[in-house]
Amino acid sequence: MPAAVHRTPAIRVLPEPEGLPDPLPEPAAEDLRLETVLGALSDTLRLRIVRTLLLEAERFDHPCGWFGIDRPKSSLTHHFKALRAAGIIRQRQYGLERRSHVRIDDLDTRFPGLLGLIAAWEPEAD
Amino acid sequence: MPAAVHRTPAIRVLPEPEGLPDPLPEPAAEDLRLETVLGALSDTLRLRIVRTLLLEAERFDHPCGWFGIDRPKSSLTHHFKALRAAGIIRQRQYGLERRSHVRIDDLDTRFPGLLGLIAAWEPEAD
DNA sequence: ATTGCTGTACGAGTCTGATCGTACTGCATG
DNA sequence: CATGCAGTACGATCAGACTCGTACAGCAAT
Repeated sequence: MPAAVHRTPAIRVLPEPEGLPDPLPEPAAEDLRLETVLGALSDTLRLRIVRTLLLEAERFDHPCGWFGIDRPKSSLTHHFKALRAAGIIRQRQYGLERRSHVRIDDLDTRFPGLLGLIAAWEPEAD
Repeated sequence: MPAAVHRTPAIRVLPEPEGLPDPLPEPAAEDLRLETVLGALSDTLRLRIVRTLLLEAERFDHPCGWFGIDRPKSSLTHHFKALRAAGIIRQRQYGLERRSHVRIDDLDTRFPGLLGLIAAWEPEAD
């Protein structure tokens, strides 16, 4: 079998519509650090969030409550903030809710292959 | 510019010569967990070790002292153990010294694209 | 304005991991 | 066998992160 070619799977970058609320503060694409990104992804909960965003986000952003995660709200805030600080997700405020999506283009440019790893990840069987 | 194709760079897997000492205890290839591997790589010192092994290991294994790392020995033991426990490196005892190399084939099979990220990583400028 | 909802801020408790000194093991060589 | 060297084991210390309760801010709709 020839060596596999690694491409990010069928994830396409939607052009960002105009007139969106400004994103919350986030690191610039050129400031993303591999060690920081990997650290943020070394948690199964966060890995699950990002993978879900990648695989089921055929539309656009999703609010925090959209993921069926059985944790207190303050814990979710903590993890979404960690993902945003690492530069993995972008968050925007839409009235009440704060919606998130993966910074696909930035990550694919700086760390080609990374998103494919996340998309292919399978959570521990329980 | 077309989307880049992500392949592990010019790293070839040398067939393991016969008659080597047994590897130290390590997780089996099918037990490797992405979150554990990413966690082990979220440290710049360990990232540097793995990258150095990948890029300059045209020969075979390297002893711990071969990396020019200015840290006490007990710290190095700690990090090499973490890398081995995560399944990233394999270690063998050769008389006095314990030599390490990256488990290239296992990692490339389970997590295609990961080694390319490490090889392309640039340590923080200092 | 009052109620309800999404999510934040802050702080405490807890846990894991990084760092490193010291003492030790195990092998090799004279 | 005595010395020297590579690396380990153990333990102490410290910093950072995860978890979560509680109180709060901000928007929306009645």
